[in-house]
Amino acid sequence: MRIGEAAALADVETSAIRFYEQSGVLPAPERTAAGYRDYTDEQVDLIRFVRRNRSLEIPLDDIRQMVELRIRGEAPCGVVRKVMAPEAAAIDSRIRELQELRAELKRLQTKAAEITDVWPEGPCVCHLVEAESGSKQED
Amino acid sequence: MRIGEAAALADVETSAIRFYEQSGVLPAPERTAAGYRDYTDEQVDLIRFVRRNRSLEIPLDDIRQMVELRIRGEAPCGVVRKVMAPEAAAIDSRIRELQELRAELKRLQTKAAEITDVWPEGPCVCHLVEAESGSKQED
DNA sequence: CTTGACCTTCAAGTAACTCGAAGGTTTATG
DNA sequence: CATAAACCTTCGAGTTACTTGAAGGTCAAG
Repeated sequence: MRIGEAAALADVETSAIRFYEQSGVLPAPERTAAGYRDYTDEQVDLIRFVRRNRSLEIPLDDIRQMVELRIRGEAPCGVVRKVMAPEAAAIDSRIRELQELRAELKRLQTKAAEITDVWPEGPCVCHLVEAESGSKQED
Repeated sequence: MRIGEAAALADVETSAIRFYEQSGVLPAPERTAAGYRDYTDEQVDLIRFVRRNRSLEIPLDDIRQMVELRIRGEAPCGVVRKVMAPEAAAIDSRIRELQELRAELKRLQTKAAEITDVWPEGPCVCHLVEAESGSKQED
């Protein structure tokens, strides 16, 4: 199949696929007589594999190593363990971070709603952010 | 105070402060005789304001507008509301995304632990990712 | 008076893509 | 068969939010 279909199946943009290939994360596929990239189902799986890892915010450099090993059929345990553990920790802390942000946002929204309630045209959300930003030295 | 202290207080890197100034998000501070940037406490608050907004993943372009209004003391309600509402939605969906990722990661880690349990030197985490990536057409 | 920590500017690099230009191919339709 | 729309190609540049490095100025301590 051509790149458009592959992209649709793997849920990435065609430009991203070309970028992955160009940066050595994905192997170059066969080409049709006309020079179009021609992907097999397996290769679509590989693209999906990359996309899935990316959605875990694993850097392309790490994914490249995993893809290489996966293609060679070698046991990637070592690399994957080395790569996976720190990534896991990183993602966990990232999530904790974002959860705090969500809590903060919730507070902001609540306050904003209250204020909008009291002064429909009145003093604004910006003061909330200022308050948040100014008052939390111990952040 | 000089940029180093300001950066420490606002919990950002000095290079980021210079970058914010250069890209028009922060106003240029006074300079000492020697040409060093000289920040007041208020300006540190402003830096903290920016950092705080950034930590909510609000783009600098939006922050710039809020900062401008904040400095002029104008009622930023319109802008802030326009900026805040979509940002809030974006952050919410980003968090939902990441929570899914966390769930996925948890599953991966659990499986990885199980496998490592059974074969301490054995087949690896990579197959998990492959399994995850290959089996979820309906993702 | 020199060492080291801090500051300056400017240019270039980074990640992970996206976008646009200029052009070739394939497919559907009249 | 013509031709227009939709798809593909490469290449280079742009994006965001910074960081890093080079080359050099300044200031406090020993």
